[in-house]
Amino acid sequence: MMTSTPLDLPDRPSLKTLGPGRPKDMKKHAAILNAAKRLFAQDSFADVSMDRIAAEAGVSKLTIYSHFGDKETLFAAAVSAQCQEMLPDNLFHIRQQGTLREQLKMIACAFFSMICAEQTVNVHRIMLGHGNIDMTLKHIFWKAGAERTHRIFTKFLQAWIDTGALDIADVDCASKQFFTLIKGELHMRIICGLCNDPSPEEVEAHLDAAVDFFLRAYTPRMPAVTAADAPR
Amino acid sequence: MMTSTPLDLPDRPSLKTLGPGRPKDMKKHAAILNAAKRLFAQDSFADVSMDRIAAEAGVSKLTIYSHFGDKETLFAAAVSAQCQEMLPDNLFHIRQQGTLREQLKMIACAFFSMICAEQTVNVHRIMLGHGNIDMTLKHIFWKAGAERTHRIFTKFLQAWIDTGALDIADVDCASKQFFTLIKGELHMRIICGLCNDPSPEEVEAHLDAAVDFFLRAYTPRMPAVTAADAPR
DNA sequence: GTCTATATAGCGATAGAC
DNA sequence: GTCTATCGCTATATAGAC
Repeated sequence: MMTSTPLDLPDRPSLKTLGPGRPKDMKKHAAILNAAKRLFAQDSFADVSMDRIAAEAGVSKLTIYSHFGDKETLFAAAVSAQCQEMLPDNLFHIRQQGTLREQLKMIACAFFSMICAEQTVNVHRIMLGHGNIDMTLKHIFWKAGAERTHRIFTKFLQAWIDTGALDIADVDCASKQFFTLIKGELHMRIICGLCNDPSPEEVEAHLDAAVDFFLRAYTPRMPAVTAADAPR
Repeated sequence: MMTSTPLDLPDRPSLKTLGPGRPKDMKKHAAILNAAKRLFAQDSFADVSMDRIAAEAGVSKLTIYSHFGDKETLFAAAVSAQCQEMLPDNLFHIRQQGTLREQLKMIACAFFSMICAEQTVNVHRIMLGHGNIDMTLKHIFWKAGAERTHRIFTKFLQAWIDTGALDIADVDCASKQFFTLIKGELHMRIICGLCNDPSPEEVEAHLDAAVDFFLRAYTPRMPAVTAADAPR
């Protein structure tokens, strides 16, 4: 089941209007996709019926089949769309001022609130849960999330290493460790559904501890630079 | 669905033989439970039919209903049994000799191979995926895994702190950070199914990096003790 | 292209013989 | 207590009218 879905991504409805016959209603296309995104995120693949999606989208079931072919294709399109929305491009376009610690804290906050957002948690559940998710989808998920974040953050770290404020031999490794720490046990509990709504104080303490930990490990033993050396 | 399953845990088949009538065949009971464990771990709740379990266990479907009542109860019993087997009690009964770094490395290795074992990964998938898993099961999972590990490790850390070899203010926090690091991005990729079989070299490098990181952060700036001060 | 109505199949759970 | 055979339900996917 669901192992050889030909995934046309990203979904390009506009191309279909070039085919013969009456053009399809793109509002209905979007309505179906949105309904599918909501429902598949909420429940699992098996627990969402095409009837529910049709009712949610306000169209008939056959319209869905006309637009998407079958259930697995619709699922792939919906999950893929969710992945694209998962990480806003400007996650790291924060104001680059303040000390290293302050900047790390800001990144930590932005990243943590992003991965705890309901739709992000749901995408995680889809990827982690079983059911034979198409490998293509998993790679889309990974590239959209972890890989992109990691790529940007390594540049950030390298800039600080160049100033001497950080003593890191393996930047890739340190980047992964940072985000691993930011997620931490708290994110695991949230993903598990064991902690639906952590208090702001708990989150604050968790993030501070992670940033502290990171800095303790990677700050030179004899600090040679001050915050004034920050890369602009 | 599956929210109010009365979970009788741990499963005590022996008690049922005390009831009136012919005693149930405990070999069949075990066969059913084993089949359910295997299949539910492999596929998701919805994708496993009672017919498959019956065929796998070599009994008829009604025998399953006779023993377990319904599908959800069987699922709960199977997952609960998996959780109990997840963490061997002697995970930390390692030879307490060697330097702090060597001991941490041994713990890291044991923990990592445990959480990467196939059945542990499958239990994670069950817990993290959606589908309305009974809260009772999630708590069993958490207590059997993270909580037990954490409790033991904090004692280990405290012993080293007392010798002065570690400079840790918040032991609970440090313990969580340690296991978070040991899991790391690699475990996430494994859980996701993006990395089914990491090379020993990759695992080795990952664990070494995690232990190094931990020690860099929590070793006193002016190391005042030697390995000879190790708690016995 | 979109709708209502339906074909086909598989599921969980049960009835009745032994 | 265990089996074979079956009920009742719901799902995906399709046929034919408009």
